[in-house]
Amino acid sequence: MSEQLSRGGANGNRKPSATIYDIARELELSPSTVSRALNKPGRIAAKTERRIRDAAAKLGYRGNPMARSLPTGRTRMLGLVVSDVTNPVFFRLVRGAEKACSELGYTLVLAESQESGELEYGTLDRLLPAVDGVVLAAARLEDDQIHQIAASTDVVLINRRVGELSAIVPDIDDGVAQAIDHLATLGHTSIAYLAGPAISWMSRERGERVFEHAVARGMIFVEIGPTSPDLVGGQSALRRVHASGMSAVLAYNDLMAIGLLRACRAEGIDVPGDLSIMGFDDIFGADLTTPALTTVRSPLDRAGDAAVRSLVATLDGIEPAAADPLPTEIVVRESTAAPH
Amino acid sequence: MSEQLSRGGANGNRKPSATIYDIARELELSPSTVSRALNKPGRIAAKTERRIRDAAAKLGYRGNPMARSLPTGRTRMLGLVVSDVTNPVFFRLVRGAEKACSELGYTLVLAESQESGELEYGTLDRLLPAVDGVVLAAARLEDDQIHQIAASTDVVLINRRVGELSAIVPDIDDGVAQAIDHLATLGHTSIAYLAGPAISWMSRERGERVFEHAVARGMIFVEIGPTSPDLVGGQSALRRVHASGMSAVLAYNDLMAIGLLRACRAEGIDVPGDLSIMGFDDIFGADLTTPALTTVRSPLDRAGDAAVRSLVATLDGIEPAAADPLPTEIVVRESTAAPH
DNA sequence: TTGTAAGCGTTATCAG
DNA sequence: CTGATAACGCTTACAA
Repeated sequence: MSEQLSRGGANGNRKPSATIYDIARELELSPSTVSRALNKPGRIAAKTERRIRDAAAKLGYRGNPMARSLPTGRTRMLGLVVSDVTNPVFFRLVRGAEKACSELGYTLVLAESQESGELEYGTLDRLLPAVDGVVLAAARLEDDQIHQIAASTDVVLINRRVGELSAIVPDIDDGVAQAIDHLATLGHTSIAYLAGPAISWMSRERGERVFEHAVARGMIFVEIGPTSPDLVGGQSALRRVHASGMSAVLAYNDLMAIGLLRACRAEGIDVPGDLSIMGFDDIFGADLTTPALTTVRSPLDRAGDAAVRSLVATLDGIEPAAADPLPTEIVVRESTAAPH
Repeated sequence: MSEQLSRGGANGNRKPSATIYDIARELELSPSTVSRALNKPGRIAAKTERRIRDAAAKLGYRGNPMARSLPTGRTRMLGLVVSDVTNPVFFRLVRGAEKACSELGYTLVLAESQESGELEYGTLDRLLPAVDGVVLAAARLEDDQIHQIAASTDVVLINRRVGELSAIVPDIDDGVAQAIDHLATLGHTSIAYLAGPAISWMSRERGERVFEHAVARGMIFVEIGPTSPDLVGGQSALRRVHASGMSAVLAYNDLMAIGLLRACRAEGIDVPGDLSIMGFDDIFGADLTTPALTTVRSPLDRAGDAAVRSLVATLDGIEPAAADPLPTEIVVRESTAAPH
């Protein structure tokens, strides 16, 4: 009997979990039969399969994902890369992706891409070799970096288009049309778009759509920014928004819109009396502000779900089904009103 | 030359990344030398090490985490299990854990434990064998289930104590003392605690602390609930809160407090005039409400960080350093005032 | 239907 | 300081 020496030197004395060898020995079968019985149901004598399954259950067999992934090259793990885990925009996205993964038998690994330089060493470097593919919701990565990632693993983008890479992009045109319509109907004739970071594809795209719809309506349009896509970005933009003389502003996202809202409050500017403010996304908290934020809702949860399903389909060698449109729509609350 | 057949049948024709064998061949060395050079720096001739590192860089060697984990039994992945990924309470927690993992060279896998039954098959079952340990912030799991998990992997709890398992629990006593003090100073003589789910250790703990401090102050105390720890839980509790006749209420968490706030607004109850409301945690959005929420801030980011560091220490066979106290404190905003 | 054996990329042990 | 060689747990031709 060889000494049972616990390798790894790590923690207490946990009994190593059962392997297919343990099952095989118990039943006097060969490991390969056990392996087959467990993951190719039906390709084996029904009775043998029963015995194997029973023994597996009895021994508490779990299966070692790492060992499995070595011969197959698949880990059944997917990465989700976001630029900032604390940004509420991503919550619904994460939820959608998580759920889809779970349903499809995959494990989701969440990573943050913060600064672009981090692509060299760090989280992403550790993540990439460990997953079968990644969903990228990282607005701050450069196109180059994305191509670089796509060179080593399968990729699905969210809220962004880069070359021919597959991407899930909600159809914002609808939502923007509704937004402009809403403002025009209220009587606004001028509008400002408060842009996010210059590198953000979605910020540019939203700006573009707003611009198109605004001029189609004969409205005055100006763009302000770029700014950081968060509360302080919105807050700091107030002076310029004010200086522009526009009666309504659409911010790149809700965080910025809320920041702007706060700044207005601090400065004694009445919203929506003096200024109508709208955001994008409808994040958690958008209905908690005073006034509650009117916004263009983005189906982030469905986007997360769709991205994962598309990725898994690709992994399985299936042409991903043409994604549904993922429409956006406005949610009218209290931060917009007729100008005076 | 054997046919280069792409295994896995998955995706396009990505070139398989370099292995230590490729490097060894290139340099006419043995794979073991390469392995040593790469992860035991110094234990090898400086010149050889140089050559190996250069070749590795040249070939774009990445290293295969799965292959590594097979002999070592360590995956350098940690799990973070939360009960609901969309609950804003967890954002700062996730951020703290993510950052610590990143710094320590680990990869964080996020999982949701939603219903307790899911422990049998599903996410957790897939997660556990793949990680070196887990951080559990899953208030809804039963003690039994946690013990079950702890039997197969290293565990650190957050905001909860179960047996002797290591746990990171902020010192709420301080925060609660401040909260009661604040209310007493304002002139409140009666207080309700709005409890979360009965299974939540933290909900009971907070209730207990509030109770103790309230009676110590000679205040009337009642407990209402249990309720679901979210907006609707708070909302639905209003009638009972109102019926209790208390002039102030402390909700188990901010989500519930905000729900209550909303319900008050809908019913025309003035906050803080008719009722003072406080929450716990200081989640994103707590300062966006009207009135802005007074709350007991919980250092969730530091808790996440501490949990990961403690876990990794245990994994490395080091006795985790006695954790700092992680004090809580109140953040006074607008939802509390003198009763009339 | 089942067994044999080779291999997946690393690390670790033991010689040289 | 470096090189064989044997694991690690599993999958998968190929044989029986």
